Amino acid sequence: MNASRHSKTDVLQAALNLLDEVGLPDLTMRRLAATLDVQPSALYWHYPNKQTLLAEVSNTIVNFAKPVSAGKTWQETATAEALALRDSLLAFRDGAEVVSSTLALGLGADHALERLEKSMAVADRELSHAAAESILFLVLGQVWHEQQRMQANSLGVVDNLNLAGTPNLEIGIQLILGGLSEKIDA
Amino acid sequence: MNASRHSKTDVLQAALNLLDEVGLPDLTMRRLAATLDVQPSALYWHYPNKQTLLAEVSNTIVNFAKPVSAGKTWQETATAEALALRDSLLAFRDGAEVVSSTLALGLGADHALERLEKSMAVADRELSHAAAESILFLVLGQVWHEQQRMQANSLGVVDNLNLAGTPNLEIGIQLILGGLSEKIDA
DNA sequence: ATACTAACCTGAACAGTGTTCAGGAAGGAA
DNA sequence: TTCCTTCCTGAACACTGTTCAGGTTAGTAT
Repeated sequence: MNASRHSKTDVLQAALNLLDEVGLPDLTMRRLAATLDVQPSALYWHYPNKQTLLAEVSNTIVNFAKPVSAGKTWQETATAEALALRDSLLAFRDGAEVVSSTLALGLGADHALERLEKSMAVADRELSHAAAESILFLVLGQVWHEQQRMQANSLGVVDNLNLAGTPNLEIGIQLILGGLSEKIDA
Repeated sequence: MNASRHSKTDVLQAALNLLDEVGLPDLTMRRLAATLDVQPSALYWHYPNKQTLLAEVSNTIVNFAKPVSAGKTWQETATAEALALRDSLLAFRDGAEVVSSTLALGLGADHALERLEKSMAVADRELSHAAAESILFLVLGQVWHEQQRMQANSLGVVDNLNLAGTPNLEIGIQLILGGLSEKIDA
C-alpha cells in the first residue's frame, strides 16, 4: 500500500479490501486510488472503467466458494453448492449486491450458475437450467436483503432483535429441489 | 408539463413517464425537474430525497398488478399472482431493478410479498412466508435480467436472437409450488 | 380589499462522482 | 545509451444529489 508501482491484481486486491472496510456505496475510484497512494486517473490504466473492475470483484467473490464434497444424493450436493455460494456472498461486505448488479449487466459471475447447474444436472437441460437459475436468484435476493439489514443495524437502527439468520433460504432451496425431484420421478 | 405549479402526484407521475423514456440510469433529479419546467431544488419540497421518490415509484409499479381472479386450485391463483407481478415489472422500463433496490433498502414494495403470501397461505406461517419470498426473488431476478437484456439489445448489441421470452420463470414458479404442495400432503 | 399563512419555487452554491488526456517518469532490454 | 513498454501525474470536464436563504403565488379569514 505504499508508493511503489502497482499491478492489475494489486488494484483488484485493494478494491476487495476497501469494499470490506467501507461498503459498496463508498467504494469510489478516488478512495480506491487513495489507498494505493495514487491519482484516480492511474486506475484507468489497469481497468477501462469502474464496472469492469466491479465485474472482476464479483468474479472473485463468486470463485471464493469452496469446492463441495460430493454428497450421497444429488439433492445434498446441490444444497451444499447453494450454501457455499451463500457463504461466499456473506464473506464480503455487500457481496450479494455486487454480484447481482454484475450478473444483471451481463458481465461475469457466470461461474456461480455453472456450478449450480452442474450439481443438479438430473433432468433435461432446460429444466435443470431453470432450476439452477431459480436457486441463484433466490440466494442472491435473500443474501442481498440480509446484508442490507446488517448495514442498517450497524447504523444504529433499533431493529427488532431478529437473530434468526436465514432459515428462509434453506427452505426455499428445499422447495425447489423438492419440486425438481418430483418432476423427475414422474 | 407546463409552467403551472405542481403537486406531489405530478412529480411522481412525471418520474414514471421519464423512467419509461430514458431508463433508470438517466432518471436524474435535474432531468425530472426539466420535464416539469422547474428548478431541481423544487423537487425537494415534495420529496426529502431521491430514494423516497424512487420508493413511491416502486410502490406504484408493484400496485399496478391487476387483481387475480381466484383460480380453481391455490396453485393456480398463486401462479397467476406471480405472473401478474411479472407483468407489472415488465410494464415499466427497468421496473425490476427499481423494485429490487427499494425492497433491499427496506423501503416500500411490501405489497408484492403480501399478495404472494396470501395466495399461498396453505401451510404454516413460516413455510408460506419462505415460499412467497422465494417466488418474489425469483420473479425480480428473472425480470431484472430480462430487462437488462432488452436494453442491451436496443443499444445495438448483436446478441443471439433469443426470442424465447422467459419460460424459466414459469418453470421456477412451478418447482417452488410443486415443492410446497409436496410438503403439505406429507 | 387587507392581512396572513401555507404551498410552492428560484438561484446559487457545495461537495462529491466517473472519466479523459497530454505529458512525464521509472524499469528492463538491445 | 538508446528505446520501448509500463505505470503514473495533474488538471480538467461534465455530471450527480442535496442544501438554503429568500421570493412568489394562491387561498382563507378578517
